[in-house]
Amino acid sequence: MSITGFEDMLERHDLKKTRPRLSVLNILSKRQAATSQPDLEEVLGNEVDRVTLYRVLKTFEEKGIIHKILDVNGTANYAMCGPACSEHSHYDEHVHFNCTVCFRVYCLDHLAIPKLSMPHGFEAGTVNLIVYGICGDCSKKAAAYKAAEDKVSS
Amino acid sequence: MSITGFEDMLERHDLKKTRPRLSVLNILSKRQAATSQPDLEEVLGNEVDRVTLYRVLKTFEEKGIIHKILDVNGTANYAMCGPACSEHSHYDEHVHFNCTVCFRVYCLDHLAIPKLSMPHGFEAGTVNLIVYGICGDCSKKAAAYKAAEDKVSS
DNA sequence: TTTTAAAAGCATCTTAGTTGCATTTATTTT
DNA sequence: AAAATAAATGCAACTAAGATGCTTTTAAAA
Ligand SMILES: [Mn+2]
Ligand SMILES: [Mn+2]
Ligand SMILES: [Zn+2]
Ligand SMILES: [Zn+2]
Repeated sequence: MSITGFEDMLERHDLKKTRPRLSVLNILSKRQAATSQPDLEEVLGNEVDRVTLYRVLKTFEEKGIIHKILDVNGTANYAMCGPACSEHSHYDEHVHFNCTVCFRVYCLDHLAIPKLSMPHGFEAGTVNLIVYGICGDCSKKAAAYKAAEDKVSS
Repeated sequence: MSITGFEDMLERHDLKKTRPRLSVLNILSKRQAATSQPDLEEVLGNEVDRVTLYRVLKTFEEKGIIHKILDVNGTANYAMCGPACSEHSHYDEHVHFNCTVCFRVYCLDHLAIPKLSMPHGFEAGTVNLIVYGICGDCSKKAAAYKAAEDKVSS
């Protein structure tokens, strides 16, 4: 998305067009995987204050611009929301995948969370479904490594 | 479970029978909901050192005696495992419920996690499915409160 | 251009979780 | 029963995510 695209997006949500916000949108929108808060902090360096980053992320989440995924360590990861999200409701009920090798968090946008029937008296709100395992990249690498190893030892 | 029961359990897992371990087993086994690390810390007071508690929990998890559930805040909660768990594999693939009012974490032991088909190349390991919402207790209380309110205003 | 509410920045704090090392203790061996 | 030992506890110090309060800056409106 273009800079003006992001500026429009901020305007639509009644948010001021500031450098920290535009930086965060730029980073998150060009990533296919979700990004952890510490990662964002590192990428931004001293360009943006730590606290400002937390506040930007919180605001974006509330406005339905990004959604938060807690990884296996309980750390917050963020990814852009789809077009269906708004201030009033998130529609991010897709499965997430957390690679235990590279720790990347993927949004499996096209894998919807199955319907579940709650026990009597329990009212379900949002559902968080995260699969831990080995991602495409990492299993490919592992396979390549194994092939090379086999060749050497033959 | 009786004290001797816990002692046998520790022995079966080649763990020494120590006070911190027995205390933790006592607390967790008599709770129906999972217990957070900070809760355990508070209940134990200065009876057990903070670090020891962390280590006991880690050991028990590795041995398949308890399992960990990350709540909405990313905090670790612990509950006893079923009889199928062992050092070599956990069978805790049931749904968890995290109440957004009282923050309790319930094991929905009888609600299995649905099978999911991963995208090509992704290898699924364990699956974490947590439903956020209002638990039976809290929705009952809310209903009672509303009924009382209606009576007054009539 | 002035005004102002919102946002950024900065210092400080809180708390979950970890690490290293010295001391204690449950269990084994003699 | 006493000694030996590996395992576990306790303590101090540290790390890192996240929050809070307050001041200064700035985007946008008047
Ligand atoms: Mn997602
Ligand atoms: Mn459970
Ligand atoms: Zn990976
Ligand atoms: Zn509740």
